[in-house]
Amino acid sequence: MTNTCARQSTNSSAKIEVSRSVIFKRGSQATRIMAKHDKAKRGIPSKDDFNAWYPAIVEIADLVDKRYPIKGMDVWKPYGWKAMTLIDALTRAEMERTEHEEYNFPLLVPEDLLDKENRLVSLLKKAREEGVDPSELRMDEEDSGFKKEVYWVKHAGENELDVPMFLRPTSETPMYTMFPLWVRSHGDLPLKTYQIVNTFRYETKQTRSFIRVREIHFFEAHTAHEDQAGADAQIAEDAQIVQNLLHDLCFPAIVSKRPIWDTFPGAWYSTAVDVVMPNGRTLQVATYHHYKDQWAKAFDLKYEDVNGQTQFCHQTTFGMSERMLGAVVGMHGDDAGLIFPPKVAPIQIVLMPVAAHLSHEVIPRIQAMAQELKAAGFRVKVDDRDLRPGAKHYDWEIKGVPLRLELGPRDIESGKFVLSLRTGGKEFHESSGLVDVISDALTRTEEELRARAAVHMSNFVQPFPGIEMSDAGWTLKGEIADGKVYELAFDGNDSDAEVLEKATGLAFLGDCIEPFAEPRACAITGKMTTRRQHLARMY
RNA sequence: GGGUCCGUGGGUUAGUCUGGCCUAUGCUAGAUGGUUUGGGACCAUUUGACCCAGGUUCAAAUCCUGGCGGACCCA
Repeated sequence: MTNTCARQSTNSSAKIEVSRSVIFKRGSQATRIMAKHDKAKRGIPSKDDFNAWYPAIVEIADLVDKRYPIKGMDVWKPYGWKAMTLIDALTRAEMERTEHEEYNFPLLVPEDLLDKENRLVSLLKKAREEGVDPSELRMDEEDSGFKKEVYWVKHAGENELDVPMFLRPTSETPMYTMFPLWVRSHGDLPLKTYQIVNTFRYETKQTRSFIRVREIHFFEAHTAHEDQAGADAQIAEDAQIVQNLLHDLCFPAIVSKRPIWDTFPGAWYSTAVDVVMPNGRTLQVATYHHYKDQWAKAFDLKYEDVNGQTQFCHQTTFGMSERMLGAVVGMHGDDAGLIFPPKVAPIQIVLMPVAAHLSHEVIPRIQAMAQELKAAGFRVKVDDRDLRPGAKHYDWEIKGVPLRLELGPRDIESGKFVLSLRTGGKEFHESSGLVDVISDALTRTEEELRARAAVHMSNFVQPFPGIEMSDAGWTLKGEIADGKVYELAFDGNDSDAEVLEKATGLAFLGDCIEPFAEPRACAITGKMTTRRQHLARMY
């Protein structure tokens, strides 16, 4: 054993194991609750203890193997990778629909290409410091960019490289080095590119599968347009793409324009999509940035317009990652394991022959049903392992397969089959209507997941209790509960925001794209505003 | 950056404080054979571990030093 994952994932869960067995011996009330499904859970902690449940479930469900001896670099197992590629397929379909083209850029970036980017960032920072009221600036602003968290390649074999190279943490630099070579006239625009590649960031904080990793499975779209209006339209298109994906993944999200201090370096503004995880922390699963012509100026990305004038392009980027899968896991899973939304379920229906030794018809019949479903386009697996049916049920529950179909001698006689839904319920259906029944059951699963996610979301987002100024300074009017997201009207400046963040220990997500219908009083200034904002603990 | 704690078969766990009775425990998973199959069956046989390198000692999983890896807390 190589001491990593096992340890990583178990240190916390080990404690739980211990406490559980203690409870067990005492025969307390907890025993009765836990004993019932004790074996079923195969050591899965309750989802109420999300920080233990999540790392356990991603391994037990066979999405990843965390034992690779580098922190933050998990091995994707086939089941997890399949789920990821299905999410990617949804993304690719959206890219096709919106006429983006897929590229594949090199992993290594020579250090000197970074100069342009650094100059841009420091320029923007300076401009901001000069153009903004100093009271609105934060004192603790750190150096932006990824400088501190890139992996370097400094040797080739025995020799030190003249120009060191780094592993892309994102691909602005390599891509925008090439874009000026490709864009010469307005006829070359808009340039709509994307790639799905691995990127690297040397995370020093605690890593978590899919949520914070060092090798990131990254989707990034980069576009260049003739003018700001073109880029504006692209941002709107990105927003719609995200909504389409969220619909397929069956959960809602909070979409916010990030505060200035949380804007991507070099961006005019950044919009982020945050999902509320079961512990109340928000997980940023997508961002899109409007660069205006700021990056174009840094990289000299110009074109000749219809009048023969040279113009700078306006650019946007749009990024997502395996965090989307992390959100699927966190959002839909329960105490019995994962629940995959049908659109990205690696297996949508498991077919289980029952008591096949009693009837020679069972296996051929179930194979025929599998063929029928496959032909109809479903992702299907026949589980003919020599296990008792119960064991199979529990197995596929943990893995989150939406539907389980059983067929035994009794069913063959009656012309029916048994269908178990992962979201709950066991049904009998006529074999004749197989494809329609399955299709309908998958749709019902999606609807159920969306309904659950909506409830989940409304439970987590609470009104902000308010804050008031007194001799003792700012004090909150109510308790800030752990694991909640607070919604408030806020129209203050940067230092006002800092007051709120310090008082609550939470962070601003930014301006929600759905403002309040009626103006409300800003939590700090009292000014009437429709600006809806959220305070949350972020991942 | 500062501090605390941890590392035993594939997973989990006992043993570490107080060195010897450890030829290292239980569960789970794996293999083979038998038996069984409508929500976790059973029986038999069996594979498999003290993170690495030094040191102390008659004797090290256990104590010490260093390394590597991991967890947590504070800035």
